[in-house]
Amino acid sequence: MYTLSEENYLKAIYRLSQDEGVKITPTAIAESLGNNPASVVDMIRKLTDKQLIEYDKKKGVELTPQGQKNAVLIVRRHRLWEVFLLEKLGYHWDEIHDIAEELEHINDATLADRLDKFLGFPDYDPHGDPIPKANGKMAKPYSVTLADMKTGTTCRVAAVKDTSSAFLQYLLKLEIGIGTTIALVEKISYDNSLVIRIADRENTTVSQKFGENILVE
Amino acid sequence: MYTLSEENYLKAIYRLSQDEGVKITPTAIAESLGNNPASVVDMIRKLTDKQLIEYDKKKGVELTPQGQKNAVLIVRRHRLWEVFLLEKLGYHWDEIHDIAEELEHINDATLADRLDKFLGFPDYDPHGDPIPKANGKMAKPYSVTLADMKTGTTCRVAAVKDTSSAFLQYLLKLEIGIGTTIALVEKISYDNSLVIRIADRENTTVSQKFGENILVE
DNA sequence: AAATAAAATTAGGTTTGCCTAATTTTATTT
DNA sequence: AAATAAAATTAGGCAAACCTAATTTTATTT
Repeated sequence: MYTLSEENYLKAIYRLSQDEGVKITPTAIAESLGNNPASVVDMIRKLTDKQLIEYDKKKGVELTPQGQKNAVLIVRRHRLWEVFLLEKLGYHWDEIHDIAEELEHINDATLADRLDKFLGFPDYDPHGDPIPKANGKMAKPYSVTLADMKTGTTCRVAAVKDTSSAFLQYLLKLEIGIGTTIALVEKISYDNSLVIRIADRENTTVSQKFGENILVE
Repeated sequence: MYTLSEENYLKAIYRLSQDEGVKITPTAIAESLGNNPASVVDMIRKLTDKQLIEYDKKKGVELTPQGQKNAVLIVRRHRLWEVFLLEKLGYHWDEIHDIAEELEHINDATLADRLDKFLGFPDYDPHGDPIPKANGKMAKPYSVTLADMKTGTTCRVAAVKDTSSAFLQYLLKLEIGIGTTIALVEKISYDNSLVIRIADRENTTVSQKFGENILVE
């Protein structure tokens, strides 16, 4: 259907479009993919010709319904494969992203739906991201971070924003996973570090950056 | 590790090397991949530089131990994914080849071994081809075809040589699968057509080509 | 052995998807 | 508003993997 590159651009644009109200510029896409802005301009032309995106200097890049549909399908496949790798093949959550990044491009009319069924129609992937359904609909992604919480409140880890191994391995070390209970004990006003209590164990201090990458409910 | 193209060339050369004693020429590789011989010459140079093959005008193309190892790994992945698609996702055997053709290129240090374990270490894929083990060893492929059989003898279908949907769908219609018993009733000497009895049902006549694509034991 | 046919190779070209460097456009400061 | 900085774009190039057409080498016939 589409080339690997085209699919990766669609996915990147889709991801950027999740931050509502933010204009998607060639530079932003270039950064997201680790490419040169000049290359992005090339691809914008190509995707525009194929009617997958629209580009307006004022509005930036937007997915057309066609482009949106394709991007969501790729995200669906990515997240389903992540569930498969973790639940069926026994990978840890810091190992699955890169493999799913390749699996997501395998295109077959019924593969995603069969995999979905085989996995029992999961609603969330191992990082807590909602999995788009066959009809394209999906649960609203979590948006409140640990850093947004009020001191003295308790929450449940719902998802992680950063899926890098570095971050996920750190979480593994702190024994934090999806579902873990965290109480926000104190915010250090000097640098916004967070003193937290993980699952009723002793207090731990983490950085603001850390807190901003944990989504809670 | 290697590009998609390089892997496909290795696989094609490996497949051709299964016919022992046959020289592997650029033309043969070109036919096998549906490419132009000129392109094959380009790639022979590239794979030779990478020490994956050796090319000698007299001997033709041969895989180096390195090349052999990689080719076998790709075949292993292909056949394991075929088992997965059939047994876990419920595909029919005429639908799995093309998808496995894509899945086989996904490269991860432990993926094939984990999949192997998840599937219960199968020895054969759904077409009856032996699956290379993690150490590279595998059962000897079946080699006797239905067309090789003596009139009046009975055999068990062990594998299919041709994995095209056209052939597999024909087999489905005839209700022939791996394990089906077939008796060779008569060989028509005019055109080598075969009169066979499938699983003790009424007699059927099939072509020589058909008989040569069914491996038996 | 010559003639012919087939296979292999070279030369030169195309497309995709990227790049750098230069230029133009747009946004931000002063 | 002018100056400066940043972003977008154009121009021109490169590597991979293919192609066609022409040429050379090898094999097969006569």
